[in-house]
Amino acid sequence: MATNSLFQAGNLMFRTRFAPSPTGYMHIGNLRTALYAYLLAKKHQGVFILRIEDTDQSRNVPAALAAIYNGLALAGISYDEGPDKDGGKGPYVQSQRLPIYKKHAEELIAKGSAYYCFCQKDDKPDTEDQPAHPDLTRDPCRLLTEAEVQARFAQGLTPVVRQRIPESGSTSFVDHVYGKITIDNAQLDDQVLLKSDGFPTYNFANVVDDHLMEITHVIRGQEYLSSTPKYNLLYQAFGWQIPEYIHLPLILREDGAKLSKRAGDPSFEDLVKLGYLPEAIVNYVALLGWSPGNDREFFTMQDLIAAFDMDRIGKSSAAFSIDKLTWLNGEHIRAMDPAAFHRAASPFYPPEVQALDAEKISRLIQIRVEKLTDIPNMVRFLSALPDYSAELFENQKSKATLASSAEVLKRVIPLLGALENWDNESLFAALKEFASAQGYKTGTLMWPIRTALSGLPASPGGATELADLLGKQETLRRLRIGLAKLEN
RNA sequence: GCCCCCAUGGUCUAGAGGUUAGGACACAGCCCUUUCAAGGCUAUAACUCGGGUUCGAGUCCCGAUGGGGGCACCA
Repeated sequence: MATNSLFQAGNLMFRTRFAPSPTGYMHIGNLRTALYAYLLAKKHQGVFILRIEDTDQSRNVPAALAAIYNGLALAGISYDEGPDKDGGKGPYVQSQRLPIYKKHAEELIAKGSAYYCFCQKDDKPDTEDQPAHPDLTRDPCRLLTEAEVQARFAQGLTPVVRQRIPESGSTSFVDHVYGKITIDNAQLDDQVLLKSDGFPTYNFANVVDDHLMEITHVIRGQEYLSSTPKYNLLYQAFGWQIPEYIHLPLILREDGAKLSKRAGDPSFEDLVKLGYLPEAIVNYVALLGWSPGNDREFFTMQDLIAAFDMDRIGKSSAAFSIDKLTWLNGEHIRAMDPAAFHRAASPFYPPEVQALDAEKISRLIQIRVEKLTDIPNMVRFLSALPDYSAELFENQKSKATLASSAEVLKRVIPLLGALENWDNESLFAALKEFASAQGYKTGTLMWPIRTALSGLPASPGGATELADLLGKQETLRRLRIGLAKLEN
């Protein structure tokens, strides 16, 4: 790779990565991280890499790898290098890189930047659930002599490898979104690099892999902001070039709580099942923490690649609003070409409705659908007339009363029964003409027809559109039912 | 407890010293209309607080408050 010459030319070859751990689903925060990493790479004609961080054996969910592939594919995010797409920097699965981490850990020990620690897990209090954390103290093993280390090995103890953090001083770095961050080394703990099972921790593997895979821009959540100095100390110990950092603000719930699957917040896949279009979710998520700098909100993936700019990522956390997603989803649905919408909508039509002209139905409902899952309820009345009460025929806005409705239905049934051309235009023309000839307001005439045909206070289409859809016979049947209700 | 980060309407945000503080979602009303949507228009609604700096501060500095994150052989 001519990476170095590109660096010299000031024409950085961007290489970004998405490094999920296989948990079984993609949550919204992960989706955004993947998206931004992808956008940044593509924006600069760079390379986007997928790396699997499966270093926690206890958490590894076997089928979860498929979930990652599916999630990315669904989102329209394709990677240039990954487990099943070799780019010469693999393997791209951390559990297959164990010898690499071991070798690098040993190099650090030799350099004095890491040490073996023989403390057993229960030598230290379990601090995981404790809200307050005591001041950290340096691990006693960091003072072990070579002879003491050998003695412990001889006893058969299996150590972990810890990073040796400098006693004093501070470490700074510049983050693309947060600016300059400085942390006192005294705040940094001698974190575990290699676990006793031989697996690396995230803290170690991410540094080694990002370097070896020549990642130029590290994009991750801001929860890593305060541990980044530890990583930089590692880069320095190895003598490696430190990558650019882009830490992303958190995504919260609207009530300010953290977004979590456990609390019932939907994952990316869940949202798709709820009837949201992947492209709408991607569009929405892109806007959570990033703004194009103008009023534009509707973006396709291609639009996003063109518009994305890491310097326009915000610092404050954003709340996930399902309402706004729903609106944006509607925008995407309306923007689809009718054939594409019909394809997306078809699976949501009940079989009985499929018997009707489903394409025509799709044309009618496209503008009214916010989520694909709205469809079944929206079209159910077409196959089965709901039981409704005669009061539905009363509508102030249309100036329709029970009496006017009964009169209209009585007169319109023979009129329509005699109509030859049964399509929306003919129906509308005939009814409109009848209305003006007989002195009815259009609404007064149409309301009872629409109501009788749908049995609903609102329907995805007006009187003649529904009549067209239902066909002459069913239309007349429903009109007679309506009239019967009114005459009782 | 220690450290780090953040702060514009209910929500997402624009704003890089001088603006009637702009847009979007949601909400309400009106128009359009073959019901509902969609679309158009209108309304309500924000710079957390306190000190500075400056002729002038949402914008810069300090402090407070509030919120979030980190301090695992998790990532």
